[in-house]
Amino acid sequence: MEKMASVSGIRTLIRIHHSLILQKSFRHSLLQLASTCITSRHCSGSNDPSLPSDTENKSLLENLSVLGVDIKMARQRQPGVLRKSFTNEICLAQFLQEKGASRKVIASIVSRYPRAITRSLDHLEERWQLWRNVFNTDAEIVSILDRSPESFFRSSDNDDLKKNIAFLISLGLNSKDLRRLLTTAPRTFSNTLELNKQMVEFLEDICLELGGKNPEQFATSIISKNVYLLIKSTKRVGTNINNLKTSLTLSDAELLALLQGKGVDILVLSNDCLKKNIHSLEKKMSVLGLKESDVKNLVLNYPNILYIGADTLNSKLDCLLKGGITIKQILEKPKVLDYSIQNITERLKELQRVGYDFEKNGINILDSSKKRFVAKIEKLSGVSEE
DNA sequence: ACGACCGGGGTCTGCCATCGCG
DNA sequence: CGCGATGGCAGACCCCGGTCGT
Repeated sequence: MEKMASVSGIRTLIRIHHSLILQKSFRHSLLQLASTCITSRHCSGSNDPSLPSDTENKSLLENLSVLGVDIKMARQRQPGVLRKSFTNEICLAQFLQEKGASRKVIASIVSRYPRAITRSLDHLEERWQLWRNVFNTDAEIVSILDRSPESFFRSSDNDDLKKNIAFLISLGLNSKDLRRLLTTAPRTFSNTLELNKQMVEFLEDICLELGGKNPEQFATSIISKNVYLLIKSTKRVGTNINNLKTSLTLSDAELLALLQGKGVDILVLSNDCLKKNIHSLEKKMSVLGLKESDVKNLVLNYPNILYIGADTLNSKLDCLLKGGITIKQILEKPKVLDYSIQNITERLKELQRVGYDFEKNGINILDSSKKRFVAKIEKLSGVSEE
């Protein structure tokens, strides 16, 4: 608190004493900042305004280099920022440092999203506070900025962010949902309110078209089930829904049930990818001698199968079939396809070692946690060895 | 005590294209 | 024209354990 007060005090001071002398003392304290890990109290505005606008700002470059910023990367990403006369890099660095970001993290953030240094302290503080309404600690926010600086800095519109959060809450998303949304898909919060609204309305319309009775609840529920929805385009989601419907000849009711259940996950796949996966699944099933209705039932029971890339799915199926499991068993318990090829391979080997009879015991053993699986194997090998 | 059933949890950015504005 | 803001895209699963019926 006191720190913040003193910072803005110094900003005022700087505005009053905007002189050449300050340039020098600022440079000095910036170097000090680097060596003593930020004790400086200066907010910038200290770069030479008389520079021609088509060349890079030398004093800015020096500041950035002292902060450990990868200038080459910054230049490649947002060259215009390096030509600006007035920037806020010291202010930003200090701000982030106070929030617990390390020097390395700060440098990485600015390197990857240079425009961050154009935000004012007031703006930063307000935006941070808005994010803090969703998170419990500064550390969580720092870790997201480190992961995805763009999500925090790309938009300069705090009012829109405020309205956006209010909008998400108004949908009935609880604080846990919001946290998951912001943690996993931080870009949701730098979307414009308008864009998020569009997606929500789009989902509600889909629900109504399919004969659903509660569009609001539908939208909220599938958004909370798949936090990536809001960072995808309505075009992508819509095309996927249409492709599912036509290629599997689903009725409205079937499609609605699919979307409300496990089917949400596949909506965010790229259009080509989903198309490819559907096609490849159909082909593989036909090679294995199955009917179209089998494919449809398989997808309805286990939509995630379409999330698995064509090559992976084919080798996974082959791996199971080679391991002595029938396609009929797989159709009955498709969840075994959830597990990695490596996992499946290892388990098949273990099961073969203890002489596990899939025909007698089924294949559910493959769909269990590692702990349970190991316990089971131990029991089985204990029995067979004694 | 056991296993089938079922739902939930982690995870996801960095780049490019376009538009409007000064 | 150059820049800031913003939309959109590619990539392409895996694993765990509570609970309930037997």
